[in-house]
Amino acid sequence: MESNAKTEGSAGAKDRLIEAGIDVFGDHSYEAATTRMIAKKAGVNIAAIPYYFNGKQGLYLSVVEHIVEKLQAFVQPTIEMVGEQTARGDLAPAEAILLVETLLGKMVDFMVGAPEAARFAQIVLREHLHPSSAYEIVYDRVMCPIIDGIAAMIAAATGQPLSDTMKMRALAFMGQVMAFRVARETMVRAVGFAGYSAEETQMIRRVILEQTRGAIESMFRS
Amino acid sequence: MESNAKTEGSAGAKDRLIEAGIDVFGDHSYEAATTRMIAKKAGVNIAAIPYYFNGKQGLYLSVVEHIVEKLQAFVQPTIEMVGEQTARGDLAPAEAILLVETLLGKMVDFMVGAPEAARFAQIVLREHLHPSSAYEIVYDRVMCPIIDGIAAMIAAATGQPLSDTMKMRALAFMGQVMAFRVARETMVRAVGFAGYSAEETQMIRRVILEQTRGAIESMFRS
DNA sequence: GTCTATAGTCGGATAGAC
DNA sequence: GTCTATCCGACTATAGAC
Repeated sequence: MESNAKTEGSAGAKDRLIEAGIDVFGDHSYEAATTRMIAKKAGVNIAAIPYYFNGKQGLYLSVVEHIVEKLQAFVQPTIEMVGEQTARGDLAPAEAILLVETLLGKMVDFMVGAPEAARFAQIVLREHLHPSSAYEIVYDRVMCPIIDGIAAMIAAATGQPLSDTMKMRALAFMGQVMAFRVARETMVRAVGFAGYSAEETQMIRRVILEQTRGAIESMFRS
Repeated sequence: MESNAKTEGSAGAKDRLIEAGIDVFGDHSYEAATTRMIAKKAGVNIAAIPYYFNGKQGLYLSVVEHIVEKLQAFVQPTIEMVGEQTARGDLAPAEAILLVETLLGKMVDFMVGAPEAARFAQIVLREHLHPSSAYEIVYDRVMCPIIDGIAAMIAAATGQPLSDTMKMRALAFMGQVMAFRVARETMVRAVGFAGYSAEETQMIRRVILEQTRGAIESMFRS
């Protein structure tokens, strides 16, 4: 909107600050991150932060919003597909299980496989452990839709009603994915992973989907 | 050892600093926590931190060691039982599944149910996301024994060899527990939990153990 | 719009009295 | 062992030149 691209190397001071913010707020906490670090990494003057974002906190909020938009864009199509299938009501268990696997598979691809994963995950996970005012955005636009989507699919797959228990099951399934993000260093040491290459991501994906399928299937066998 | 209990209110400045350190390093990050906050919460002079612990970092290391000792004391008996059963080699699948459930159940009790859980978990989880020199202690004395223990039990339960895949499965199972710690705020919003009462902990425990059992059983059905 | 300079606060650590 | 006083560096934010 208010772009100018005045000199040459400038690709937008605002955007550069947000990109740098993702890294610095991720590597340190909100409190420990300094505007100096961010400005330096962005190649921008410190005074640009109060100027564009009304200070450190404004920048942080913009960073979280930016991340949430990316995450939402990534899962939105699948969530919508799930919503449509659920609305129709004639969802066979086998299809429902496949949809759960699609959704969890996407989560694995993103949280473990995507190169941006580490950068985004640090901030999102911290926002879970220490909710700030930005947590609202994360919950409403990412966590809630995913949990509800998975819970609805589990309900459809097992023929049981959509209850709080289903949401708990959904969170537990998501926890399997989260573990590999949180405990990356543990995986590196325990099984000698180099840091989640394409093959390693594929192995993780297979393990998680197998276990999830087993868990769901056992629910309607009993 | 060098105790004196000089005046009256003093229950050991060192211990008070470690207790306060658990809270303050947990609520903020290592970087964002300040020695002033910790000293104030401990009711001790700031100068006591360099005096007893050689500065902020020394105190942090002592805090992590303290936490690891508590965690280790909590899981050690079960880990040893698992080790003995595995060594004997004549472990029936059903028994192995029960041992996995015992171990995971203990993790739920501690990470979700125990009052100290939140305090400890913040620091341990952060040490996973941002390994510092203290991570070594956490891995060697807590993570590695638990993962190896669960992996050995899954192997015994399914009759498959103990491989890296088994360790990945173990981590995924642990992730289910972790999810409820990390995403506590999400659970509060999504299913209206108040904050993990005894009944809520029990529900979580049931969901996780059911799903884990289902996942393991599906492994030797195929 | 982008910079320098600086104000005002707070960080960890130390010196030295008691 | 415990305190006060203090050093020195780093923090965010602002004022004002360009």
